[in-house]
Amino acid sequence: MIDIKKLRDEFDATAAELGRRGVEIEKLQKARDLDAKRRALIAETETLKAKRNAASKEIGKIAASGGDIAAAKDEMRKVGDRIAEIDKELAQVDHDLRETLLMIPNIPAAEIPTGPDSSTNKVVRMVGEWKDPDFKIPTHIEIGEKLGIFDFPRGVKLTGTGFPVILGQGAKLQRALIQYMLDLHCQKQGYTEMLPPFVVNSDSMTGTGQLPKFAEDLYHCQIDDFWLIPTAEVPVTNYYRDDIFDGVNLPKITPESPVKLTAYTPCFRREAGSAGKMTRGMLRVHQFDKVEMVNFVHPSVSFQQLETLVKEAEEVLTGLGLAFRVIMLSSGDMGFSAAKCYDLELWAPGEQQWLEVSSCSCFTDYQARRLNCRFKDADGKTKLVHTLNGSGVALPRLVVALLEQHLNADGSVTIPEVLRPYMGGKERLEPVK
RNA sequence: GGAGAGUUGGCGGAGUGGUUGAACGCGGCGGUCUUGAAAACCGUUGAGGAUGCAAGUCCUCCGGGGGUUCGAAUCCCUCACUCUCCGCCA
Repeated sequence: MIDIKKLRDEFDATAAELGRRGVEIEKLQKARDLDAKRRALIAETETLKAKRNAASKEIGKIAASGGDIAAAKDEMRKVGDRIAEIDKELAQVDHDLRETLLMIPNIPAAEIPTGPDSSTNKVVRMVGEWKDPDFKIPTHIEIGEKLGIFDFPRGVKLTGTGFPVILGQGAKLQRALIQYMLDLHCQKQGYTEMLPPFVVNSDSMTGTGQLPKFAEDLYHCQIDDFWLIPTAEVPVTNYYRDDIFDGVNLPKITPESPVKLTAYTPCFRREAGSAGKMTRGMLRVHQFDKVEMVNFVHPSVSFQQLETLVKEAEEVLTGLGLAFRVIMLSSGDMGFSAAKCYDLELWAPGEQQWLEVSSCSCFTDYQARRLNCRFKDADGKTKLVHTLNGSGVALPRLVVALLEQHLNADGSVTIPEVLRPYMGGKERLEPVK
């Protein structure tokens, strides 16, 4: 949620900034009007409550001394009825205001390009050089078939389309990648590892904004009202929902010391409405593995920390010797909660396309407001933290690009050196047929 | 799954329907003492909101929601969660 005070005090400037994301001004005016109405109702009901509190005390005293309290009770009953009326109206206004605010996206950072969709994204840098070899590179599906590491038909038998089975040295590669990434984040980048639940309740899904808007993209366990997580962001970020980083019971947050968590989890996505899009092989699946990084930071350093976060994700890819590019998303392509977002895209020479394997976002206080996640600042005041998250990174597309970029002429795939310790020293994935 | 007990401030733990935002203890913060520290002593110590330039004033919050009442942490209903015992199970 954005800060209602922005609409109250700096309406025109805020409307202009949100206009870059296509937010209609009517919606903002509605929020502003509801806020004004809300405050008027609060003033009215609180005045009456103060009156009632004082009168009730008086009645208590009179009753104790045996006086007559019937008339005073009658009058206060009327006041009570009036309070109930106003409170009912207030609850409705509160609800409407919240609904309206939830439909307003985060204010975009000044430096991001304005545009309607991905066509206006900006390539920030290219990392690693890709040279086509002197043999033709097939798609990951063919490479995987020769290596014997994917079984799509049996995944369909077990569950349905979009639930591939990964086998043998492919499964081991997957596990090695997870270990490599977690070790990199924890040993070199200052992260704490977490192994959270893969299933969460509705409060958690609401906290990070998957609910109520995107329910149809999620898998739901109806009996328990639990949800399968679409990303580790959900349990890891909600871990500190309704909490205050006070430096006593929870870590202290200063400009120099963020709280950084990383987690491996499977991710479950129904991908409703995406039928037919990029569904070949491993490119878009309903269950996949991912390592996620989440930062809780001091507001003064959040955008700076985003740059660090992107570098941390990049380090995963450079360590594997892969060529990729870094994209800054335009105002129209960013996620709802983000103020600024970078994507990392690996080049897949077999598919002849760029594959998004990481999305690193700065949410400023937008997500924290909804999560009610705060910290005690140096001045002793309790303030909202800023949150960031980034994939570090998503597995299936990483495997695709790795297979295609590291393919040799004989059909084998070279295992990057950093992974070999996790694979018993093995140097290549070898064809089995 | 069956039976019972419970849910109060960072933690432990009181609480009679009416100066209880909540005794007391611990912890935290500030101070006195000390060369320094500990101990001891003194003080202080929740969150959200409305209003105001500010100081302040006021409102709400004792698991969530609803009810009774002039007045609810305290009474009633309901939901959720936790614990203990039994059963089942990796």
